[in-house]
Amino acid sequence: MPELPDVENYTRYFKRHALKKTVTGVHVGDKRALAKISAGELARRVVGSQFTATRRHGKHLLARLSKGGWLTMHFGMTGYLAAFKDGQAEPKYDRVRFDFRSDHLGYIDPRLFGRVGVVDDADAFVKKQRLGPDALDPRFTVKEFRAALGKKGGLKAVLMDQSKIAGIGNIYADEILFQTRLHPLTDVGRLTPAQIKAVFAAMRRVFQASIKAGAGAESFTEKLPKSYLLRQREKGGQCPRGHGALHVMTAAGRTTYYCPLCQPRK
DNA sequence: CTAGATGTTAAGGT
DNA sequence: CACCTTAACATCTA
Repeated sequence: MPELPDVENYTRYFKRHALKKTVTGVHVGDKRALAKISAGELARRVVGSQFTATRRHGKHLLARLSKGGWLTMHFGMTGYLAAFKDGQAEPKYDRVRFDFRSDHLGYIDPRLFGRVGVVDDADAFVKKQRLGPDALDPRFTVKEFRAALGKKGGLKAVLMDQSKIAGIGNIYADEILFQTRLHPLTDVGRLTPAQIKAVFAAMRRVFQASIKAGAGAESFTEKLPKSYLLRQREKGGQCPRGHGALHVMTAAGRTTYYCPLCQPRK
């Protein structure tokens, strides 16, 4: 479930299990999980290093290497991290395993849409990936948000455009739209300043609440407030405001759940 | 057996 | 040029 809140929790998990530990080995289970780097080069840059700091930008996790540079991770659709000790079974689909003195951290990704790499400079990496401001960056203002949205396009597609704002994916876009009562295909050019402000506030509120609820963990949505659409985001799901069945449509090429009564198309 | 799934990106169309 | 849609990637599950 790797959108911003999930990756934020993975980052915290990474800190708990890998920060300040020396990497004694790296094992690549599947080369396809590597981003423009060979297994040998990855090992050369990571083995013998300690992870000295972490950083997250949108859906990307970065970890600073004491030997220089940053390890980068993107989790695609099905990636996550799993720590395990010597003697414990290695998780299935462990594509890149980092070994420490007596335990390991696995980068797990069944579908192989995610990537692990190493870059020299974190800021340059963000630029090269053409990522917009991180949705939860405290320095990111409503004014900048309005500018980032631009003048044209369907609201859901724009929210999910990582070059405009980094971190929002299909799932959380639906929640933000539901909470602001906006139809997914609303033209961003038609939003009022008040609506833009509301979307910005909802984005931050939804992300903070989801991180707190344990985003990334198994069925964490049950821990979200009952007013959240995410708890009902499945076939037969009901509008939390009592308007009956949610509708399903395709927007921005992705399956979209919404309540036609709360979110009418104007 | 088939369809669809939290992401990204290339390719083709309007 | 701006925007939209579709396909593709790899694998699992409903």
